[in-house]
Parts: sequence; structure tokens; C-alpha cells
Amino acid sequence: MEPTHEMQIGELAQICQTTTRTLRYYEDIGLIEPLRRLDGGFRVYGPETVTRIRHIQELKELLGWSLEEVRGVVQAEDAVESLRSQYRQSRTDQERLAVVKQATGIIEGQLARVEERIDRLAQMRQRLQAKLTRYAELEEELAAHIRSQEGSV
Amino acid sequence: MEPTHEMQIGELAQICQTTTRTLRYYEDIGLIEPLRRLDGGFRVYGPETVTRIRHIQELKELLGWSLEEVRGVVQAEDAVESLRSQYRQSRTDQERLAVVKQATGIIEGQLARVEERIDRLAQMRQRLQAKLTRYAELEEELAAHIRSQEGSV
DNA sequence: TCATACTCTAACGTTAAGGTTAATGAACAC
DNA sequence: GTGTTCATTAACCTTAACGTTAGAGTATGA
Repeated sequence: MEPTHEMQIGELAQICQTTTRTLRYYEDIGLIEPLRRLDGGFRVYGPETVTRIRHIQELKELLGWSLEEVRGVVQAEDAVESLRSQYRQSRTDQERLAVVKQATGIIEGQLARVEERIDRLAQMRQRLQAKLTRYAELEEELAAHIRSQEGSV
Repeated sequence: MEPTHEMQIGELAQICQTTTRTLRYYEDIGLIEPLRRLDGGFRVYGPETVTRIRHIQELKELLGWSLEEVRGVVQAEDAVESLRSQYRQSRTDQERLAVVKQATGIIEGQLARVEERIDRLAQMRQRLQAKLTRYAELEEELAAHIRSQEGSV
């Protein structure tokens, strides 16, 4: 499930538990891009796209973000990563600093939302556990009642 | 924000941060129901509907469930609650036991999903914190670089 | 070289979850 | 009794996130 080779869209879809349609859609809205194309026009992806798509799926599923919101996040992250890999861009250090600060803000916002969700889910867990306890008691009462009746029939 | 009185649809919507359209829609698909109607046909709700709607909103937002899935959950819960309030139904104890067991299963499923989400979110938090650390280092490097240049201009 | 499996673009269809508008009635304030 | 505000149903509209189909090209093993 953690490939190291290049692949085409079908395999990528399979690995990420999704469909080719979805991947092309993600490309349309600017979420992913193939490394390159074969002569026939076939998309070629690297293994890092798997990581990227899983990241997108987590943001969607765990945080409930729309693809529009997800794009904002991954684009900011991309901007920072491009600082590392392509340091020699026509940018001043002030501009680089601004990129990092913006991304930091986004990550902090993400972190806050993650923590808020964890809190709310923990509360939910408490309520569910309490409810399970009550149901278990109810079940025991009923079972006892049934046993007492069986004896008298 | 925690009312004790009966209310009409507009107030209910306001309290639950939603719209009257949404509440009528929820009624259409069997999620909620008014206590009764006024002569003019106006819906009247009790304060427990607020609790119910908040519950629905949590299931939707925190667990990412569709309203269809949510309905399954709340209906099972309703069935158990009706055991308490309307014990004298034409049911045998075996049937009552079955209702409780089914609801228990649903709650357990819910609990499992909550815990899985908490785990995944905790992992996400870890990654985000690590990323924040890296960004902070990067920011410090850039700031230091800028300071060193200022001195030489 | 042919069958089969995969890919391409383009276009139309679908579904959930409501938004919006219209035409009408009810409750209350003055 | 007449605004004004809230409610009613019904019908149509919208948006995100894909699904589906059509018609065509491509890559590969037998």
C-alpha cells in the first residue's frame, strides 16, 4: 500500500480507494497534478501523490472540509515546500518570511480545529458510554424479568 | 440558549442556528416532529426538540454522517426511549429486549466510530505540531538572515 | 493483428441538503 | 381595520462532488 514506483491513474485510484473520475476532478479544481504525461496523453504520477491524496481525504473526512477549503490548505503548504526545494526563486527573504508566516497561520488554524473536534468527540464519547451503561442496566432488568416468568410457566 | 418554554419554528431555528427551511426539511425526512399544531397550522415545539436537533447536528458535523444515517440512529434511540415512557405497549419482554439490544449495537457502533476518529485526529494533531515546529525553525532562520543583512546595508 | 484492458476528453446525469420565491393565511400592535 | 411580522404549502433552483455514458485512442500479450 506504500508504492515507490510511478503509476497511471487507475493504479493510483485503486491504492487510494477512489475512482479515476474523482482524481481527474481533483485535477480540474487544482488539488493534484500528474508528474507528466505519456505520449498518448496518459497521466503519470509519483508515489508522493498517494500521500497527497490521503492528506486531502483526511482533511475532508476528519475535519469535514470542502474541497475548496482543502485547496487553500494544500496550496499554502505547497508554497512553503517550494521554499525548501526551490530556494533560488526571485524572492526576497521578506517574501519568504511572509509565505512561512501565512502557512504557519493556516496550520495553527488547522490545529485549533483539530483540538476542538477532539474535545467535542471526547464529550460525545462520555455521553455514549453513559448511555451504554443505562442500556446495559435496562437489558439486565428485562432479562431478569424474563427469567422470573419462565419459572412460573 | 437553553429554553424551557414551547416555541414556534422561527425561534427554534434561531436557537439551533439554522433555518426554518431546514427544520421543515428535517420533518419531511422523518427526523423531527412538532408536539402539535396551532389552529392556524403553526408548528409548536418543546424544548427537547432543541436537544434533539443539536444531537443531529453533532452526528452530522462530528461524525460526517448523512441525514439518512442519522435517521437510523435517532430512530433506534427513540425506540428505546419509548420503552421507558410507554412501557405498557402491546409488546412482550422478548421484543423489548430486542429493541434494547438493537439500540445497544447501534450505540456501540457509534462509540467505535467516535474512538476511531479521536485516534486519527490525535495522529493528525501530532503531525501538525511537528510541522509547526519545523515552520518555526524555518521562520527563525529567515529572520536571522534578514537581521544579518540589515546590518550590512 | 487482433483481442483486451486501460486511458483520453466531453458532456450529461445524479444526489443530498437545503435556498429561494410565490401566493396565501394568522397573530398582534396601534 | 390596516400594517407588519411570522407562519403555511408548493414549486422550482442551486451547489458540491462526483457517476455515467459515448466515442475515440493506446498499450500489451497471444
